[in-house]
Amino acid sequence: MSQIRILDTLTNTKKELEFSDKVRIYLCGVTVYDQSHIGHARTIIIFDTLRKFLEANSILVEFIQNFTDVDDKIISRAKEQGESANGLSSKYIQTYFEDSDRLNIKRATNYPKATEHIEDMIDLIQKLVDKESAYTSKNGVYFRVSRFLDYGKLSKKKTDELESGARIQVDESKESPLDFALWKFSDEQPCWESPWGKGRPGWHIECSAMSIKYLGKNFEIHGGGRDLIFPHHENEIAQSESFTNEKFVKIWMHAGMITINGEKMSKSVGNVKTISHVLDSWGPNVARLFCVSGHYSKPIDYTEDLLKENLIKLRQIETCYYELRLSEYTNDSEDISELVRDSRVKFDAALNDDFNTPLALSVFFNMIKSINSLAAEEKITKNMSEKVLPVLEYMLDILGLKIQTVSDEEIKSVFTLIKKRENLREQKQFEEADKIRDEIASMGISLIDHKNRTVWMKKEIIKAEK
RNA sequence: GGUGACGUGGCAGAGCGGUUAUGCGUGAGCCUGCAAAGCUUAUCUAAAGGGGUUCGACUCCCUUCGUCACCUCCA
Repeated sequence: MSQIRILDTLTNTKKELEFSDKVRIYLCGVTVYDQSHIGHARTIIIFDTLRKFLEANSILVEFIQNFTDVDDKIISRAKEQGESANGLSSKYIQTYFEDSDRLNIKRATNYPKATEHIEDMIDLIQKLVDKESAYTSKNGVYFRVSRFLDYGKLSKKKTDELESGARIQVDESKESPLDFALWKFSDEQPCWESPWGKGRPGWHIECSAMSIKYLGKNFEIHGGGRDLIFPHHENEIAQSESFTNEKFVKIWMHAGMITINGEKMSKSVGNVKTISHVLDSWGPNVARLFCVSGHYSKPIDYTEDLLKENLIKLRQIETCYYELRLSEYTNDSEDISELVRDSRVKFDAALNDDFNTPLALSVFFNMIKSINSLAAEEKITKNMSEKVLPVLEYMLDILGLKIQTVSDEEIKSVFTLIKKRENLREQKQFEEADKIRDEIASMGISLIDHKNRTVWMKKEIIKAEK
């Protein structure tokens, strides 16, 4: 496999993905105080697709995604609902997995939770205190930003500008408004004992602690949404590099936001489309196609029209797949080896070059078009399908698309029914024939009448389609 | 105000210093008993405005305008 290059936010250049035995990826997960939305889904889908691409090319991947299950939002939401913080976060972790499974996301190697790594965080904070990179105030333990000279290198911010433009209400107990909490004192549950007093961890420290624990001091890819660049990832760098005295990660990869009417989708704006909502109306395949239809680093606008467009594409894929699967002819009229080889090469090349999914998709759909065009002329042979299917399945697998499958039993009964219908059609008993077509349709199967032969396919049922 | 990204045909969206991106949409047609799906073909001959560099720029440089994100929690 040739070189993979990815745009690194830190250096703002495309960097070659270098690794020894495996590629280690840490993805900042969600704060579990509510249902996840399609914006979360896009980020996860991007990294899941990247992972599938690497694995399909025999590269080992260790994929870690955390859950932030201790946080002020969780606590206040739990209070509102008269529930424990733990109860609330467990509930949303569960719905997260339900969404993720429906989206055909491969489970991460590990999903560490903040609450299960308090000790690791305390150790890390202690080291930072020892090194004078952190200090205790009356409210908690804070990171001393002035001790980390590279602060701002990821988000391209200068500390003096940050300070002057600070919108944060000033906490007089902090040495500098830029200093951020590593540990917040609190007696309220959930809280933990620490050398400095009872409390709970700040948001940023968990990702440093858990990524270092699971992936080491210097791993290949750290990902997340663009909105995490500052302050979250900036702070992670400050903590981790102060702790290890080493460069933290090799590549920072950030996913663009999903917007609605050009405006960022977020809980605070209140224009959220939840994953389950999108899945209920459009299904996982359309959702995934939609999420990779633009370059990962750019925003995508969520519109019905775009979803619909991707539904049409899904139908083309389904047709292509079933035409290949049900091929019967044996005498090849054309050689498609070149097409198949070329498609595979270009598909990979697009993904190798900064994970250009829209370009890869155009290659993918070109191949589909060519096959469907042969299918329309009834030129698909068994031999062709043997050549195309592995490549098609390779691409489907990477894109995380799952075409509806049928059992052998279903295949048998469909064949019998189709035969019956063909006889009736020959005898021009169309009403009877249509009844059989309806019967087949009730099994979720559509027929495609070619000149000489009827092909069929099982289509995904999409609610939004009328 | 600061920082970053970006502005491509009706819409979505890539690449590239000189050759059709691609898809959707739209028009026409093919196939069909009908339908659905699919296919064929046509259509749009696009680059925010203004300068430059160049034999040649959508692609490089400058500039004006505009959009978005981040600068507080956020994927």
